[in-house]
Amino acid sequence: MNSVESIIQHAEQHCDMRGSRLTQKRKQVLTGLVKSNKALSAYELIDFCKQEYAVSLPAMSVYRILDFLESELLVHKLNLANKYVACMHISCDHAHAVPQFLICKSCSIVKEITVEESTITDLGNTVKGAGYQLLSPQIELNCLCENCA
Amino acid sequence: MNSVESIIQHAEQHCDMRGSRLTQKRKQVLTGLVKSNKALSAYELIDFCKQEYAVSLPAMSVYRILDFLESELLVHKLNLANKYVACMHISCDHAHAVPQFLICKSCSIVKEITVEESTITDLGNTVKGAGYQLLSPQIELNCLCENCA
DNA sequence: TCAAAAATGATATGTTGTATCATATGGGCA
DNA sequence: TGCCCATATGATACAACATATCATTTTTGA
Repeated sequence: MNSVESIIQHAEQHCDMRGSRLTQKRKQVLTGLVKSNKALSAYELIDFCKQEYAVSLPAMSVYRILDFLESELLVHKLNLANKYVACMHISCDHAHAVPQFLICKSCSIVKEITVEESTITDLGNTVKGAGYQLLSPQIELNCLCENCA
Repeated sequence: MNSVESIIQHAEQHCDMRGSRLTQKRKQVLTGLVKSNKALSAYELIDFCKQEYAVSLPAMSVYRILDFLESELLVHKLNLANKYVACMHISCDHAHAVPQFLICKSCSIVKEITVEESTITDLGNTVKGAGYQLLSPQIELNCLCENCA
C-alpha cells in the first residue's frame, strides 16, 4: 500500500470515529490534494477529478466538499493563496497543533510547520493587548521554496 | 485643518521628495482609505469615488492607483481579506517597521501593530531553517475587534 | 418501506483581478 | 510656442475564485 492510499485510509477511519462520512467524491478531492503534494485551487481540483476519475464536479460541490474536509481537519484553507492543502498530519495520532504555513509563491508547494507554543501565546497576548480576539492563530507566509529561490 | 487633510498633505510631501506625483485621482483613492479608517476593496473604493467626488473610475485604474500607493508605502495590501488599508504612519517621520495587521473579520477595521524585532528575527530563522526564503515578513491575523466580539 | 436528513447537481451570478489596446495629460526642449 | 515623449488614465473584455438558490439523488433509520 503506497502512502497516498495509507493517508486516505487514515482519513476514512478518522471520519468513521467522528460519525461523518468520507464519501467517494470527498475521497477523490482529498486524494487530489494528497497526491499533488502542494496547494491547489478548487478549480484545479475539478480538473484533477475530471482527468483522474472522469468525474465532472460542479464548483459548488467542490467548495462544499472542501468545507467538509476542513471541518474534519483533513484540509487547510490557505487564505493568502486562495488554495487548499491536505493536512500534513492526517496519519498522525497526536492532536494537531496550530499550523504555520510557508507558501511558495512560485510553485505553490507548501511547508506546514508546527509553531512553538510560546510564540502562539505571545501572539495571543499581543492581540489581546490590542483589544482584539484572535479567530484562528494560523499563520501564512509568502515565501520562495528552495527550488524556486 | 483636520487630520485627514493633514495626512494627505504629508503623503503629497512624501511623493514630492521621492519624485513621484500624487495626482488628483490617487489623492481621492488615498483619501477614501484614510477617511474610512478600515480596509476597503478596490470596488468599494470605486463606490467611494463615485459618491464623494462623482468620479467614475474603472477597476483597472483603481488597481493601478493602489499599486502606486503601495510602492510609495502609503497603502498596504491585506492578502487575507483582499482589501487595502492606508498606512498608519504616513504622518510619522521615522522609517516604517515591519507591519502586523489585526483584521476584524466582521467589520474590516484594521489595527496596524509594529512587531517586536526579535519576533521577526525568530520568524525569519524558522523559515530559513525550513529551507524557504521569506518574501515579505508582513503578518496578517483574522480577528474580531472589541465592538464585534 | 417510507420519510427525513445528508449529499450532490444545475444554473446563475457576485467578487476580485488582469490583459490589451486606446486616449489624455503634463513637462521638458527645439 | 509648439512638439515629443513619458506618465497616467480610460474602455472593453475576460479569467479566476466563490456563493446563492432551488432541484435532485442517496443514505439512514424508525
